[in-house]
Amino acid sequence: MPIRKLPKLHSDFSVDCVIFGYDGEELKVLLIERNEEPFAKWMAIPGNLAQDNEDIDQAAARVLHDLTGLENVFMEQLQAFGAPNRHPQGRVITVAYYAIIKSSVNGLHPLSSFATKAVWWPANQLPELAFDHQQIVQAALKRLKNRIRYVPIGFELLPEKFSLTELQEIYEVILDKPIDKRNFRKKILSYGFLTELNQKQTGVSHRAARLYKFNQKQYEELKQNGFYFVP
Amino acid sequence: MPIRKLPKLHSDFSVDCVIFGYDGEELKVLLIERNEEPFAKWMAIPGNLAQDNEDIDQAAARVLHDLTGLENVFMEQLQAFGAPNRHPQGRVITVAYYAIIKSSVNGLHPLSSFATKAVWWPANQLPELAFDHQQIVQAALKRLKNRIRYVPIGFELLPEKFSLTELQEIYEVILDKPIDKRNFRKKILSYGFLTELNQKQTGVSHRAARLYKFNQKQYEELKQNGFYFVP
DNA sequence: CTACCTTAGTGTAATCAATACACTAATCCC
DNA sequence: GGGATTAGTGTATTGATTACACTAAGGTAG
Repeated sequence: MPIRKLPKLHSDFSVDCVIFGYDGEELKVLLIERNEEPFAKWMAIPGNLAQDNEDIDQAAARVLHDLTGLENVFMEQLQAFGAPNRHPQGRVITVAYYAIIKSSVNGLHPLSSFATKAVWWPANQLPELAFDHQQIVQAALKRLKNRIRYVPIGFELLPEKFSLTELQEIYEVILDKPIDKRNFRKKILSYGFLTELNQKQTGVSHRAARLYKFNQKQYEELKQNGFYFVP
Repeated sequence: MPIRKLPKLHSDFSVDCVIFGYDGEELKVLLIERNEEPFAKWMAIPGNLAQDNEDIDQAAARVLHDLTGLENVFMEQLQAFGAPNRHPQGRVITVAYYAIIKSSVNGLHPLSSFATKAVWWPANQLPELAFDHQQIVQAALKRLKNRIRYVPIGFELLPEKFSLTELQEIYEVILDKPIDKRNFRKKILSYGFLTELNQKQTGVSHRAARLYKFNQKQYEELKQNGFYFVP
């Protein structure tokens, strides 16, 4: 809200993105190594200055796309971070986002201009990070743990077709507690947005699990009511 | 996250604040009338450009203080709004906050430099607002409705001493649904952060209600566990 | 081809939380 | 003293959450 006469106004601000992935074992966060000052050689979450004509959400999507090549990814604004000393070169606020992407492993196309490489890192043993990124990642983790209880984002971490056990493992990893198998299945199936496929796992040396997929349309119809997952 | 060499960086951005109050009848929002272009004569939520050395949360607290004289108020960051055309003079992002203040009526010390007057307005029949402030207020309302179910912010709208009926009415107004009196009392008292006072309402022409106050310390001890209010 | 290993898949009873519901008690006013 | 108004209280029903253990299927190794 300007108090000046009518000059052109302008904000430089950055958009940073906490990208979550899952490798079947652990929750991961995608970090880059900076190759520029300040914080050259430090690990950081990917980000960039927003361009002038760009919506703030678009800027975040672009950061993600530049790094991963992905589009149409689950992404949500976390919050703005604006401690006056968070950037050594002066006042730069950042708007943090978090994203959840499938199959954390394949196809990392680094890189934005100031990163040398991108690495998946276990979310609960992060290295020191540049700027206030430690704080941002912690906030994103907290948000993720909360959101997963209301919003079906477990699926976003899995391939299109998945077994209920795989899905349950994600909830267990993110919520960091064991979940009863029968109760989990009962509840998640009762919502009616999982479509049972006539397919089974392949290549496993034991009984193969039935595969399911997430049905976005059914979910949209149901979500009016508001409901919980995993209690 | 800068891609330039090492110049001084700088962000202009505004902080806007949705201030909620309650007059015993309706939920209100504090609006100002702008006296400067752009949007001169329009109603808007109070806000200002952040100063360079100021924490973002402090900037929001300052906006509130300048307008109301209040300090130590419940306040929370809502989110950043950054559509490229949200400000006619160019790119200005804003970080929106919402605040909840007691006794909506007394002691409005307007004003910041660009406002002529400040007015309480019913939250569910707002006038047209400047910039994207309509959208910001709607987001704040949504957040408030959600937060009040987890966090004891009903008290913030009431004087220090209040009756359970007064408290219940706030929940009814904000959640926009009737609540059963017995169930409400049972639940809210079961949390144990309300202290029963040896005082009653005065000046009412019927049975006087017992007064309670919110006990911050007891709440702090309890809130580890996480719990709900009004379901 | 049999035994074994591993994971998939399934139901019920017990507990806890949420809801629905109606009368008596206190105070003021006339 | 009677009427009006709001405060204050308990119980039974329902629905949701939890705890819990065995059989089924498929693959592998002998």
